Amino acid sequence: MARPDDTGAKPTLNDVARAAGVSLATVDRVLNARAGVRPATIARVQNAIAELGYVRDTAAANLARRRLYEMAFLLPDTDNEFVAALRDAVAEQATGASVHRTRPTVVPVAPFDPQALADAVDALPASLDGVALFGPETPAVRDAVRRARERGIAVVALVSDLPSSERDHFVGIDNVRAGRTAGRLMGRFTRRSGRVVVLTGSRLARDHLERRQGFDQVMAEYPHLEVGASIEGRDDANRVAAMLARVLSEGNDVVGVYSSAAGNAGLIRALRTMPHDVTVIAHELTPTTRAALMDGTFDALIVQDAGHLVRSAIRLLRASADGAAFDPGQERIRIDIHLRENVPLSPEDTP
Amino acid sequence: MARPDDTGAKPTLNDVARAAGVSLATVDRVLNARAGVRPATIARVQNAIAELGYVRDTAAANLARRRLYEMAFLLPDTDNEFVAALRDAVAEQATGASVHRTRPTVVPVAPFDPQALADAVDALPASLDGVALFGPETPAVRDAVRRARERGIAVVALVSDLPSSERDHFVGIDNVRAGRTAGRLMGRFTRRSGRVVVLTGSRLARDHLERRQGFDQVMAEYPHLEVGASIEGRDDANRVAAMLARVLSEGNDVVGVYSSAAGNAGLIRALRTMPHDVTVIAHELTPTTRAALMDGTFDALIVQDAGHLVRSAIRLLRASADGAAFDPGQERIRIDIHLRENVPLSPEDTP
DNA sequence: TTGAAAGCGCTACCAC
DNA sequence: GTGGTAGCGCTTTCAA
Repeated sequence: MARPDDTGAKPTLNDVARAAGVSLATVDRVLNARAGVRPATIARVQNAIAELGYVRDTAAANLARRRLYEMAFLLPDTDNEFVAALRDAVAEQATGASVHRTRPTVVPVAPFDPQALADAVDALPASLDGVALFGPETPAVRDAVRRARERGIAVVALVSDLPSSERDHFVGIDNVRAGRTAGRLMGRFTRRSGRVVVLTGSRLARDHLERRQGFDQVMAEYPHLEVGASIEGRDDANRVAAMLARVLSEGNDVVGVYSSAAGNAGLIRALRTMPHDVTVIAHELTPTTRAALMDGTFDALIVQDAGHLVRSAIRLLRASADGAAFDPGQERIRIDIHLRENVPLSPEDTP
Repeated sequence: MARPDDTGAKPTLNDVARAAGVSLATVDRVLNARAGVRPATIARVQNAIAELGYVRDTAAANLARRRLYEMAFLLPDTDNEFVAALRDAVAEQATGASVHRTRPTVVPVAPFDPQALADAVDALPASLDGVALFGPETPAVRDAVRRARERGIAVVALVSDLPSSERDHFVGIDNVRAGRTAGRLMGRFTRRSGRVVVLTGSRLARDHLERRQGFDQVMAEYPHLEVGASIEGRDDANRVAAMLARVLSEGNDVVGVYSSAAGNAGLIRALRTMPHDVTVIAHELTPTTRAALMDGTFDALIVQDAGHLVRSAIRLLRASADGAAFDPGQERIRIDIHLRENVPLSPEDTP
């Protein structure tokens, strides 16, 4: 739909005011949906806006308003390295807050505790522009999300979706596809037949379940590989090491390990005691997984870039707060595959 | 280094003027390095700027200046699908030019013709803020780049670096590592021993040479695979199909094909006549390669995201024009590996 | 060589 | 309900 005035100078609020035969102040009122304007006037102004193809200059508006976008990242309070990478990415974006007029802060929330998450959401000040949530969805969380949005706070789900909540966006990967990707690499990388061990964090976490599901879909195409029940490591390195040692000692036929969660330090420890021909696929790029990839302990990493996640969340929260559009192509989080050959050289997490 | 006034309101030009005991206009003069200010005054102002930790509000400056960033993308005038994806990405960014105050345009340049590229650079109007170049580096190009920068035009090299030119940035991937990545996938995906065929575009293109070099480094680790001389397809599907048909007919021992350039349509045609157990690794995500990946003709794609390349080039050109900082983590172009399982679902190039 | 003042496009306050 | 008007932080005439 070509506007009649694509010809050059884009229309300003002044143009709209003139066209509608009202004052600047009135145009501003209808533009910002403020009360106290007669319906007839509203219509006149909206007509003019449509006619002229007016689009508001956010930079000028933010300048006049001295606007500062305040947003909170509710992240589980664990020592999980991936979460640490998210925290670092938030901190990095907070630097130069004045430049972007955006101040993101991290709010730690008790991990694996939906009620704590819901409470944290309710405790958010209404002055906040947006919030990014990383946690499991329960009815309590869903209701808290609804209340937050009613208070005018934009909400995005981070890493793990809240599908039945009315969040504005989901920022993260499709975990079924991530699991499928891991499965494909496992199927093509392994040469011998035998057992494949799957490590998960918690059977309750939606993202872990989805990864397992996708992994199994693809593994079904490789009859030479037999996948056992998930080992629930709870992201705890010691627990992972102990449970895995037991499984590995049960026989010499383990040819692959799919580590779909955290706790990789324990996995690495257990593998040191093994003959080295086990194909290992893990998730996320952290100092631990990166070192394991580089020294050949791990064969591939399935990664969602923490910096990208955080930047995308911020852009989407800002767009939601402004009621503005966004670039879907830019906000699509990719499922990255990292081999030793293509892992980023100096990532944020190894300074 | 913590500034004394991290405490809240960031200093404005007015604060600087007051601190230096001069007028706003004078501060503006030294800030923008305009002539006609006494050295002593300059020093006073710069002191005040440093003291206060002043950082200019680009948004306000652009508003006052009614600034529009104009930038050109000099792209080879071919029907290469990857270049088409770049063109599309530029067009997409041009939409909403008024919102970003940035208008990128594509300037087609005769392909494989360094002199044409150099001439195109020289023909750029000095009013331009920046230019992104995709092409081979020769002395003529290098000199043209220098002249452009002397005329105040920021320059980034796109996809293929211009290492000995004084370009402001390189936006693209490390092609040696990209080749290594392809090599690793080839080595781990193939099961039988035999020959591996390498398809290249031109032996002159720096990026293709580097890919081949990286590929060979890794292939040396796989003694069961024997790599022959590159087939120079010149990105021409018919030529590729013909040359490849000849090679494939020479024996039944071809187990892999590494297509390091364009012309994949020809490769696909040639493969249709073959028994299907050839591992194929190609570059870039286009409608052709995507279809081949999805139907199993190709096994993996090594990709640099066109949207990311273009957005990054624009951000860097804008930063160079403003003399502003940028986020290195955001501008690092990743070497993406796409399998059928993790290829983006609805990319820009298949609408 | 320096300063005063009028804007850029928009918001917000205060009158009428 | 509606309109004037003084800014937001910066740039840019035009005078002095």
